[in-house]
Amino acid sequence: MTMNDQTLKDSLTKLKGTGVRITPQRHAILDYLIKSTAHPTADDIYKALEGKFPNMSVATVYNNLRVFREVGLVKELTYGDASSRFDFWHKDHYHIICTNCSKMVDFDYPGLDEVEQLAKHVSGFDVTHHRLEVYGLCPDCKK
Amino acid sequence: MTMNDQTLKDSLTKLKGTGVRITPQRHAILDYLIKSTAHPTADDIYKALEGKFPNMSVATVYNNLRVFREVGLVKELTYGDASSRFDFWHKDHYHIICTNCSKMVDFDYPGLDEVEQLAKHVSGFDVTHHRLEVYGLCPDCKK
DNA sequence: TTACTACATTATAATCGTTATAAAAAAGTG
DNA sequence: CACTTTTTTATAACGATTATAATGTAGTAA
Repeated sequence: MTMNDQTLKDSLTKLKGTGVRITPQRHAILDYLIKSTAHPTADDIYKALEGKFPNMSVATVYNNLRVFREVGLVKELTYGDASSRFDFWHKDHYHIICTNCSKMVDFDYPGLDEVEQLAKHVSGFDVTHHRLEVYGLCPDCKK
Repeated sequence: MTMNDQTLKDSLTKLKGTGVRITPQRHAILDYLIKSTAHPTADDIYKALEGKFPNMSVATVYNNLRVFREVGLVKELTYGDASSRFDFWHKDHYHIICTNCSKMVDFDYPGLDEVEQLAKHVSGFDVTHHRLEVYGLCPDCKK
């Protein structure tokens, strides 16, 4: 069993545990998200699966992405462009994004706890999480 | 002359310098953005100015926000919710955002240069800037 | 001041991502 | 297998943003 298979199995177990039914569509969307490294939009997912599910509705994709997000399996990314992108929540990491072609590369960075502490102190908020992205020109677009 | 007046004057000079004509609408939108601390949406701005410009089109607001963004006077903020928010670029700062009521508080934090360096090293990108937000529950919503 | 020209504004329609609705289908349980 | 509840589908609605074409105006130079 590959690592991705294991991740899928764990995810399905987690879903069942929260009372979410496992449909073939959900299975396929999750599988696609786990394997993807491309930060797909809802439409990307819809198109990728229309071979296997010719009758699937876009609404199904959106509904399930929302379910996955609520359960914490998937992260929704909103950048400047029109549509949201969805990442399977493999583990916390950051993105660097090309301002010309939108290519994304993942990178890790040890926690920005200090920033969260400062923000908490300044604002009086109960801090839960943060979001960070770095922007620039990718090697291809430099030319 | 107040600080805001000076900022407005400087902004108009900057616009003229790039060949952008100063119309009453542009003047008013800039003025509103400079004074605002509320991170308004395009519609907020439209509504706020309809008293002064009963015939102004939403398209004018959007067009000019794009112009201001391209010139570097205004920053566009895209969060999960439906519409973008626009900030006059007073100086770089970060936001902490309430996940319940969307209230925003500004805070400063000395540069995250180290993060940019790491991202550059990992990805080979030419880094230009980054974006960071902190999320949590504001004092009012804790109750 | 006037006249000119390029750029801006307006009004409107179109577009596109996303969500709501209601009927039909299927998952899970006993 | 039958039942109940959730899910899917198909479609329409929605809301933010952009495109279009006609009209108006800022800036400029005579």
